[in-house]
Amino acid sequence: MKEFLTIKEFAKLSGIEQTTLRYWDEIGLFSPAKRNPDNLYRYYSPKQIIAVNFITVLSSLNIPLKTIGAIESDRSPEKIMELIEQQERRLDMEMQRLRECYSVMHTRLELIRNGLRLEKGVPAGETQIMVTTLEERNYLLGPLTGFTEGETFIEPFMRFCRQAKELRINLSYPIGGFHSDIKHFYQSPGQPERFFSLDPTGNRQIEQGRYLVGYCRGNYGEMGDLPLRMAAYAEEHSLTLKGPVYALYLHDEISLKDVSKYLAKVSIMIGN
Amino acid sequence: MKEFLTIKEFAKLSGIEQTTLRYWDEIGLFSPAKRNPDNLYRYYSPKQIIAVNFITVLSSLNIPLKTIGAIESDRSPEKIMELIEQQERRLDMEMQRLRECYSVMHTRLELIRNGLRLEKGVPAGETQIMVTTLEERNYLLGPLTGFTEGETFIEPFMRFCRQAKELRINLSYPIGGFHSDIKHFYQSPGQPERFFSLDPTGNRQIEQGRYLVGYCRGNYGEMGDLPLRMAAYAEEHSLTLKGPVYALYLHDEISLKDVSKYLAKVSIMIGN
DNA sequence: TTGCTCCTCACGTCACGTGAGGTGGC
DNA sequence: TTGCTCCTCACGTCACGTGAGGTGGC
Repeated sequence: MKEFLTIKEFAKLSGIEQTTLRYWDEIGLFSPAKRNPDNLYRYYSPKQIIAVNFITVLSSLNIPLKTIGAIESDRSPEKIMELIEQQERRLDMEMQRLRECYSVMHTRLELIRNGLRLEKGVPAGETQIMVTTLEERNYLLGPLTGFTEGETFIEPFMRFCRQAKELRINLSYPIGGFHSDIKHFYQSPGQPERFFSLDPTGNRQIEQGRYLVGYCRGNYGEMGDLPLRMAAYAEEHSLTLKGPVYALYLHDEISLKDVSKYLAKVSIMIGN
Repeated sequence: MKEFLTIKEFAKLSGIEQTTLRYWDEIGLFSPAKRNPDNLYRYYSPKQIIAVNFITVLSSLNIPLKTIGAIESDRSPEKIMELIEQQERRLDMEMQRLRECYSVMHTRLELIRNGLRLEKGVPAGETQIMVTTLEERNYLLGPLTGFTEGETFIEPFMRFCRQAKELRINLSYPIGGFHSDIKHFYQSPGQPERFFSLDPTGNRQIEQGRYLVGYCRGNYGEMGDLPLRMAAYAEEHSLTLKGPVYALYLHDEISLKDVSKYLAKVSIMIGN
């Protein structure tokens, strides 16, 4: 075993890239045991593998090199413990964030897939109506939209977005329109009383059960004759409808550029 | 509601920082609806909140802006589905990595705390011996170290580090020395037959049970008179020792700068 | 002499944040 | 006139990776 190794040799033994070793040297985190003053060649001692280990272990825990460098010269079990515990708390938050990403992805994927399954049944401008069973599903209900005469959906939606931050509503989940009963939906289908977020950690539930479900294409709030046709369908099949109306967009600006092709799904529970 | 908003107004309504809006404009991801050709002021339309939503939702899933920009002009449910599914796989890997970080942190913290509890009992150069119960614990066993005459621990350790990558051993876990029986430990306490990693997903186990445990301070492989004193203790208390010997460092280069103060813990099971 | 190793800049990455210095609108 | 808003550079962040261009050792 040689007393000194070139950067190439030390890189191979330690598994650290030459560029990384040079960078660590540059920022003063870890320098070679010796340097040739003439050509500035770096020479490392095999023992330095221990110092490298200190850096790589902490760095693998996502601790910034600056912090590692700061604690290096006077480490102690107590300080390292505190550092790791602090890092653990950061990690907890990061994990929480990733789990929420995951949840958003699943919710979005489910709606998009649902929409693709119906795709051919709902050409642009057309509607489709059916009776189906919906599973239980959580959501978060927002405040009253306060739609006023002549407002397009944009203004109430922006109000909702601003309030969402204070209410801790994650806007990455699909946002739907909520009508407290079917009369309100029939009267102003494009102007829900509230918005809701399809957040699976929400405190409210869409009950499991049989629902009258209508699909239609169009921009937000453009339901066309869907309410009329749903009413007709219900009458024809002698369906009693109860509870709130949920209007969700399976395909929205996330999956489509053309606003006129957004795919809405309106659900109302069927009474006994 | 105005037809056009200044950047300040739009930033407030959308919740996106002005600097971010300028950056998105600069990289061609999202530009204002209109610009004043004289002073280059940016003017946004309230409707653009929908385009912003497309970006923030995907960006919140850690999808790079470049990718978002590339898919923007011809989104489709199928493409977005594929993008999200791909992102989901990346997320899975990231979560796996974070879970491993977590596991490394816990293992490290446990050893450091164990060491701190004994601190005062083991001054530099001294040893301490006791009988205690150890919990079951998993580990990964490495290949034979192949210590040769006159080698310090450094060379075999470096061989182990290099092999670790191929063997998929995570070197961030604490690494210990393994002797297949007590005779080997008595003969060459500083030269274990193998190294092991205290990886909780490892396929081997330190059995739960009563152990003779010795602590001492010093650099890797410097056990001093610990083997002799452990042998004497065992004889004095009529203890039968069996199975492999595990030498772990509770305080090592991670928590101490001074190599002569590393704190070793040697454990051997007590037979019936 | 030739090929290999080593060196030092300098620039790129990613999504902005932070001034500096200057202009336009009420 | 004054304060506010908007603009465009330019530089910093973090931990390197990637050349370019030049030198030293066998």
